[in-house]
Amino acid sequence: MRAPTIHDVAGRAGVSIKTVSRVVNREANVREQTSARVLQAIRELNYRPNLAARNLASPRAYLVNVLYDNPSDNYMVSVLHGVLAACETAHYGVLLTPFDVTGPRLVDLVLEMVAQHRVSGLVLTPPLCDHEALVRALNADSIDYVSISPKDEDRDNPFVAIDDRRASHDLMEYLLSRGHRRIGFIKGHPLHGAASRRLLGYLDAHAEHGIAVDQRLIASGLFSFESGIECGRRLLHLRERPTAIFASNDDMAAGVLHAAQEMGLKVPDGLSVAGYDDTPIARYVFPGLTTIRQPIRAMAHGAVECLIRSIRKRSGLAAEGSVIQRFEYELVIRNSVGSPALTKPA
Amino acid sequence: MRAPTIHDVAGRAGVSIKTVSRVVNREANVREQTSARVLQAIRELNYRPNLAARNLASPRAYLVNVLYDNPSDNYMVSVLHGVLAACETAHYGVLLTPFDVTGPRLVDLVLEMVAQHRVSGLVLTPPLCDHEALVRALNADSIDYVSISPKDEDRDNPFVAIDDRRASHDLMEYLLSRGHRRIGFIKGHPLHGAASRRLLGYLDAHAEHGIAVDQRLIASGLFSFESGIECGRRLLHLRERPTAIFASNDDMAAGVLHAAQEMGLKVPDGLSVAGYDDTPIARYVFPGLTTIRQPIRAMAHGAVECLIRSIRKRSGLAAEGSVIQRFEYELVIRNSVGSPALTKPA
DNA sequence: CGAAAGGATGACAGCGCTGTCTTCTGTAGC
DNA sequence: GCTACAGAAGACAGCGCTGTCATCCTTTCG
Repeated sequence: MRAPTIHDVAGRAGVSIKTVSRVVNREANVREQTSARVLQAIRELNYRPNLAARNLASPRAYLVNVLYDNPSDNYMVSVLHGVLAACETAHYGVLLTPFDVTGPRLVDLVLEMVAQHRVSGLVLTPPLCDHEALVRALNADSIDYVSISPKDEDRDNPFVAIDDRRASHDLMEYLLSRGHRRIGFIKGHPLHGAASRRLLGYLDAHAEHGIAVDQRLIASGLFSFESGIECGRRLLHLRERPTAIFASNDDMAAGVLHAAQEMGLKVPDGLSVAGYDDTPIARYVFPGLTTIRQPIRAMAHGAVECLIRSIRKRSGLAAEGSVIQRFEYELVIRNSVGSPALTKPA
Repeated sequence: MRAPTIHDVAGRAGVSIKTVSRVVNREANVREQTSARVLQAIRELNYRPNLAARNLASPRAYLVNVLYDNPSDNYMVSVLHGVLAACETAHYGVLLTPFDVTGPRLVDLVLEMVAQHRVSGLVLTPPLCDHEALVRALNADSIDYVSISPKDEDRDNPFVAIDDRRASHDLMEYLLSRGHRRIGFIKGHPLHGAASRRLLGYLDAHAEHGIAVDQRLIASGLFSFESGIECGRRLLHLRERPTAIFASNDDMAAGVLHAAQEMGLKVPDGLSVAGYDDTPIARYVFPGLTTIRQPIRAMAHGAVECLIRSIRKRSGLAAEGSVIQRFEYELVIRNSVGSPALTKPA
C-alpha cells in the first residue's frame, strides 16, 4: 500500500505537478475549471500531500509547535485534542514540546527548536504566552505565534481567549447571590497573565457591591493541586474564616476541598468552594465543583486556525478571517457552593 | 539561524556525507577513528539530522505513531511524556493519533495512517493493544509495534508491562490484612486485557485465604469515572454490602468515592476504597486513594526503546537489548482504606 | 610478492514536494 | 489582423538525507 503522490494526481488530472501544488496550496492563477479537475483527482485518489516532502522543499515547514509548561494535565489534553484536530484538517504536522518557563535558556531553546525543525509557527499555552523575553524574541525574529489566554491581548498578535474578567465577575455574582460576603480568592501562577484578570473580576464584584476587599483573603497559588491545599489551609486558619473560596483553577479548588475535608469541614455546608476551567477534575471530586467552563478544546482549535491564517498572510497567500478569536464561557453549577447561613451557627 | 546540515558536518570532519550518514545511523564498516572525527564534528556543530529529509529518503520514516483511545487523560499525559522523551533522544518524530477502538474501520484507518506517513512503528496503548483484528493486520503486514500492558504477553512481540496479577494480589493482601473479607471488585473495560489480570489477582487472594468468591461483588466498569459511580452505587446497594471496594483503575475508584459520599458513607470509616495506577487523581480526591503505582512514564519510555530496537533488528541494523521490559510497581498507601471493624457496629 | 577478498569510503540518483523562471494561451486595444 | 500583455501552466533545480553501486585501500595467503 503506497500513498498516492503529487505525480499520480497530476497524471490523473492531466496537468503538471506544479499545478496540483498550486491547487493544494490555494495559490492564485489557476483556472476554476482546472482546479476543479485537480480537486476531483485528489478526492478520487484520496491524496494527501507528504508532509516530509513539503517540509523539505519549503523554507518553512508545515509544522505547528505547541509549547507548554502547564501543571494541569487535563487542561493540556484538551488543548492537544483541539490542536491535533485543527492540524489534521489543515494538513499540518504537530510538534509538542514541554518547556520550563523558569529555565534560564528558555528563549534560546525555543529559537533553536524553531530553526532545527523549521517550524512554521508556535502555539503558546499559558504561562508561556506571558513570557516577556520569549515573546519579544519571537517578534524580533518574525516568528509567527498564537497565544492561548495571554495576559496582554495585544491586537497585533493572534490570540484566543475568553473574557476572564467578566467570567470571574459572573462567578462572584453567583457567590454573592448565595449570600457570601467573605470570599477568599486564590490567585494563579504569577507568570500566568490571564489569571490576573480573574482577580480583577473578583475585585470588580466587591466594588460593585460596596464590599471592602480584605487582602488577607487573597492567597497566591501556582495552579497546582498542592498549592491549592496550602492556600486553602492558610485561608481556613484565618481568624475570620471565609465562607467561600474561589480558586482560579479547578486543580487548586480541588486542593481547597482537600484541605477543608482534612479539617473536618463539610462542603458546601461549612464552606463553599468554586473553581475555574471545568476540567474533568471538577466532576471527579466530591462534591462536584461549581466552576467556569472554558471551551478549551475549541479554543485550541481556533488558535491553530488563527496561527495558520497569520502564517499565510505573512507569506502573501490567501487567508480569510480574523487572527483573533473570543470564546464564550459558561457558569457550571454543581454542588460545591451553598449558602453561608448554615455555616454561622457553628 | 540555519541549522547545520550533513554537508557541514562532512566538510568539518573531512569525509563524505555518506560516511556521516553511516555514523549517525550506526551502520557497520566505519573505522573507529573516522567515526570519532565525525562524532566530534557533530558535537561541535550541534548537528541533528533533519527529520523531514530522513523521512523522505528512507522507505520508512523515522516516525513513531502513538495510538490511543484511553478515557484517562492523566494516564495519557504520562505516556506522552515518556514517548516524547524517548523519541527526542532517539531522533524520532512522534505522531499522536486518537482512535475509536470500537470504530468499524479502525484497522483500515490505522493501515492508511501508516502508509500515509510511512510510519516506522506503532505504540499501542490499552485498549488498542488488545484489538485482535488490529494486531493481526499489523503482523500480517509486518508493521512493527510495541504494546503497553497488553493482554497477551506474546513473547514474539515487543511489549512493556508490570505484573498486574501480582500487583492486584498484593493490594488484596493489604485489604485482607486490614480485616476486610467482603471486598467488591470493579473490572476494567472488557476490551482492555491487562485489566483481566487484575481480576485474577483478586481471585488468587480469595483462593489463598479460603474465602469464597461472591460473584455479586464483581462489577463491570469501563475505566471511566462515570462507570465507577454506577458500579459503586450498584455494589453499595447490595443487601450484604462490601466493606471495601477495589476498582481496577483510579478513575473508577474516584467514582466509587463519589457514590459513597452521595450516600453519606464516610471513607474509610464506612467503606474502604482502593484504586490502581496512581494517576494524579488518586491524590486529588479526598481521602487520597490507596492504589498501585505503575511507572507509566518510564514504561512508555521503555516501550519506545523496545520499538526502535525491534525496527532496527528488522532492517538488520545493530540493536542491543531486549524488546520486552517488565517494570516494578509499588503499593501506595494513602487514607482511603481503613479497617472494617469500625463499620460493623452500624 | 602478487592476487583475491573484503572492509572502508565516496559518487550519485532520487524520495515528493515547492520556488523560480520560462513558456504558452487568451484577450484587449489599435 | 497584429501586437502587447497579463494570466495560466509547465520545466526544472534543489531541499537534506538514504540506498545503491562503484571505487579505493588493506589485509591475507598461496
